Amino acid sequence: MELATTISERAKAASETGGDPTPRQKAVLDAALALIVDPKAALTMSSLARAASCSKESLYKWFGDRDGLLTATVQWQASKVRGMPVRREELGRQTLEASLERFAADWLTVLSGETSVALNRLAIGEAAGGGGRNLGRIVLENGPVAMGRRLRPLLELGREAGLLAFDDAGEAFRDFFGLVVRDVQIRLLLGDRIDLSPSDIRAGAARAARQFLVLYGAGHRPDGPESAS
Amino acid sequence: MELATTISERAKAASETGGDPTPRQKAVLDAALALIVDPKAALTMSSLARAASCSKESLYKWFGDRDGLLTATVQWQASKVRGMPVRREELGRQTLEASLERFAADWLTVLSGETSVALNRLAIGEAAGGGGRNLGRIVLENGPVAMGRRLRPLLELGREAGLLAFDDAGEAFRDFFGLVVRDVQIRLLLGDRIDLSPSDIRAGAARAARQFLVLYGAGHRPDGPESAS
DNA sequence: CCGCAGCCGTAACGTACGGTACGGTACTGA
DNA sequence: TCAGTACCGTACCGTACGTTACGGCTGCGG
Repeated sequence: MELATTISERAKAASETGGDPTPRQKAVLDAALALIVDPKAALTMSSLARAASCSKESLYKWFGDRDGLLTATVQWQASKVRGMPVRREELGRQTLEASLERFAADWLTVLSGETSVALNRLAIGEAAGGGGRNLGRIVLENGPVAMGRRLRPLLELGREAGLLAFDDAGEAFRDFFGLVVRDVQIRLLLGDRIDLSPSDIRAGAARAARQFLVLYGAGHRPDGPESAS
Repeated sequence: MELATTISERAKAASETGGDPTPRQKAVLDAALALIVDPKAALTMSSLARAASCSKESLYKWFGDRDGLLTATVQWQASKVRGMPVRREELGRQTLEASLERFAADWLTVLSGETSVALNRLAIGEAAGGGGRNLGRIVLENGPVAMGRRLRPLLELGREAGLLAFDDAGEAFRDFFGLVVRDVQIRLLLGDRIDLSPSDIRAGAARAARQFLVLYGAGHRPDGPESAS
């Protein structure tokens, strides 16, 4: 009973933070991100308190426990990445391909950033310890799922305009995911050194968009539909 | 000086294990795999000694230190997965697609196995701590890189037979990677529950093979080459 | 039979880290 | 002036874990 009460209180504290982080708390979360990204620094409560010039007592008051801190950090980072919706310009095949390409380029840029790599590593490490962790779910929600939600309107517009042909938008998005990300993310997570210059990102995004249109473009080849028998 | 000597001795011990693991050591490594896979058990030297009914002293004698143990475990698992080369049957478009599909299905099966997920999580967690870790490199070498090496002959054969058209086999393989894996691996690593029944694997493999042939098939659409621009 | 090498089981040590407690300080409102 | 609040800095506690050390058991060559 007493234990349950404690957990409940901690959850309340954590959710309270999720509601609106104080500027001071934002600074602390930025310091936490810096520690997570730094390869030769580990994110411990003591190191964070030292780096952010705050007391551990405040950390526990604000975030409940270490898990609440990590959750708040991931959500804080996610809140900084959001935005950049697809503009609803009139859609031709050129603008559709350009939109897909820009989307893929933005995605690859975020994905290959050291912050994204570090947070994904952290969430994966947490997911290793079986219990009911939510870090992985949060990263998942703000990673692939959010990307899917943002791409879907563009796909739907393309289909309404007769430029794309697909039954399930989710399946189409997952194919786009594969064409864009390929083995880049897993290699980065495993520590492979990849340069990925801006020109590489542009080239990869253009290739992915072109391939996606080959697979899903409706008017691309007017000599007849696939008719896979 | 003394420190360097110690590290050297440990490296020697670890490499000695890499050379030929004793049957007893193989059993220990299997126990280590079981512990890694078990979500509610952590792989500590004590728990492994208890699970494998051996002394910690023996663990340190055989594997040097914890890192050597993890390395030996990953290599042991990798040695169990190898094999299954592509058969060099006469290649038609049907057999090529069937080979690609079988390859993709095998790959998805291994990839979604709990052992693969657990080992990838372990290596990613180790890669988080910056230093010169080699676990990530080993997993990378026995994962995507090994798959690429095994798929490359099939792609080359397809090209020689006039069935495939590509310049860089590596690029073609990475596209195949994306089409096969899509977001499955990252979702599994982040703890998302995915059923992935055998029929799902078959369907996904068939889809990936078909899409790959759409992108890279040479004789698939005889009404003219791509001639981009 | 003796010594010894290999191994098991367990105790012990040092350290790192999550979490808590306490004193000290600055600010606010009565 | 004084209580209250929020916070910093630090010392402290309990535990987990990597690593080492030691006692006891078995099998084998001399």
